[in-house]
Amino acid sequence: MIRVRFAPSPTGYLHIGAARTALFNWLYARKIGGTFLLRIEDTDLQRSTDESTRSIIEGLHWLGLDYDEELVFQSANADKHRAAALRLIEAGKAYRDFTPKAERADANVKQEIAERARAASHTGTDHRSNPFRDLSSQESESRAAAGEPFAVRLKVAREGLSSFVDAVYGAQERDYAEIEDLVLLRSDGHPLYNLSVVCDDIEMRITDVIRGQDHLTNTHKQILIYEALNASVPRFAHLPLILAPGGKKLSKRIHGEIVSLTTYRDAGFLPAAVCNFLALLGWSPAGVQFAATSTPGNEEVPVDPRVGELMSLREMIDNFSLERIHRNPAIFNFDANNPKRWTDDKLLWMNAHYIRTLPHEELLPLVRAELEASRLWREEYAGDRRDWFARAVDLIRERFYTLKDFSGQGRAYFGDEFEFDEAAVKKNLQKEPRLKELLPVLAARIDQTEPFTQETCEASLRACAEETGVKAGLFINAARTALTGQAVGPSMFEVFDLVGRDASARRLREAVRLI
RNA sequence: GGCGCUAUGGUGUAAUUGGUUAACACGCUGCCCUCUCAAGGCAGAGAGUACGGGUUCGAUCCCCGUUAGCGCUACCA
Repeated sequence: MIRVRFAPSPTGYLHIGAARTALFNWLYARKIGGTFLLRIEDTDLQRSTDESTRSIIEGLHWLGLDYDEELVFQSANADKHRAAALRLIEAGKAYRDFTPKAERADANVKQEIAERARAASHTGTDHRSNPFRDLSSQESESRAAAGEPFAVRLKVAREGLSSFVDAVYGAQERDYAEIEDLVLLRSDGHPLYNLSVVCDDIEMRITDVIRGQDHLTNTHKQILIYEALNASVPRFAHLPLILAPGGKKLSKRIHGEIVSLTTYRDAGFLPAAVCNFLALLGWSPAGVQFAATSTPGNEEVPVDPRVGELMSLREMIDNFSLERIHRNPAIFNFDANNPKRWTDDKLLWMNAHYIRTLPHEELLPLVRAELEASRLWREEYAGDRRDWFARAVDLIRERFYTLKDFSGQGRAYFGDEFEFDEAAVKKNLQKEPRLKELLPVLAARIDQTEPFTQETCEASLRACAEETGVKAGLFINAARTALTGQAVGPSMFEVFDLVGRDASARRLREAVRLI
């Protein structure tokens, strides 16, 4: 039985990279009928927040990634982790380190580490030079009993090689000389990350660890802990990281909201689109396109009924495999200075595609939620005007990118309170002063149109244009702005039909004041 | 500093595991459609696969080096 887990630390919001890790774990579990677990790694009590935990759970729920079994909080297992460390001391596989704790300035830890390493290589000190490593157990115990504070470190063998086969990155090796006697337990008794993950993964009977590539080199340390604990080592699969444009690190601190999953939810993205996009960052389904011909002159033959990039969660599950995850980091492309490109182009396109192609039963509830949030929803859209509502959504969704557009650009379809786009007013209304007189004429015409359909509206408008000696286009464009506030939109006669006779005529008359 | 990972158009990815005019999607340009804007259709531009060496009849693919980016290197996770 395959068991995988997603184990985020609850600091800040859910990062899109983390969301992708969750997705891959979930896809893998669902693909092979395994179990997908969620564990909150709140070992660092200073930085962990309940709010963050909530946003992680909400985020996964929003994406549709349901987890099996009980949610696990790592902090709840701290006692077990401590006990494991103590057991290792007794077994002689770990030792007490009485060296006083060195304070580190949080700001530039990385530099400090590098400098420390540089100094160590100059003086020739190696990773096994800790004076407490070979302290007799009697002395170690008596000092501990006397109340002297100590950290617990794993006793890494002096010679040897750690190795494992990563499902994505292949064979990995690391000389023990590169690995220090890592701290398992802090002197204040708190278990550290490497110990905690291993203990929890053992306890949760995790068989496959799928996580970000940033954990690749530390995996060797964790394997050492598994071995010391006499536990079987799980399979590992590391995922390439997601980087910012220019190949730089994509960080919460520098890039802000753009990396937060909630940003996309709040901006009107569909979970299906986000999942689809994320899945394609670092993975691609087999047979995504036509195979090259084997011999020149042969006809192009599709290998497979073409599997496109557009996939539902179901299709992603069916096509998923660890083998097709690749190793190079993906760049999440966006331009912070360009509002039209505030996030990745392809994600934007994909979201628009989903909006315009999703079946009604899936899209309509989402539009309803958006309208409710903007106070544009009316109960009759679910009752008497059900068909009208579906028709309206169908008509306008064609050119929308996010759900927000239904309450933004699409506002005029659901109520009389809407904004006029300045450029549209200028271009379609003010440019032709005669419209001041012409619009009421058209309005009168619309009032008398019976029955009120696309066809009759078109006939009325064209007749009106002919009689007044202007081009139909002038009326059409003016009407678009008068009725919707926009310069762009669906075919105008359908808009008349949808907005209805009374509102159409009224808006045409009211638009006169804008000229 | 040490160790590790990665490198295919602007971006995401293909390339039957050494034989293709290096393919697809997004984006970009133009045309068609047209009442506008999209969508859709059609046609293009854009990489000779980071660079330099090998191995081979033949390298995107195998090996070595260089460069760049990233990761790890903590009593952070």
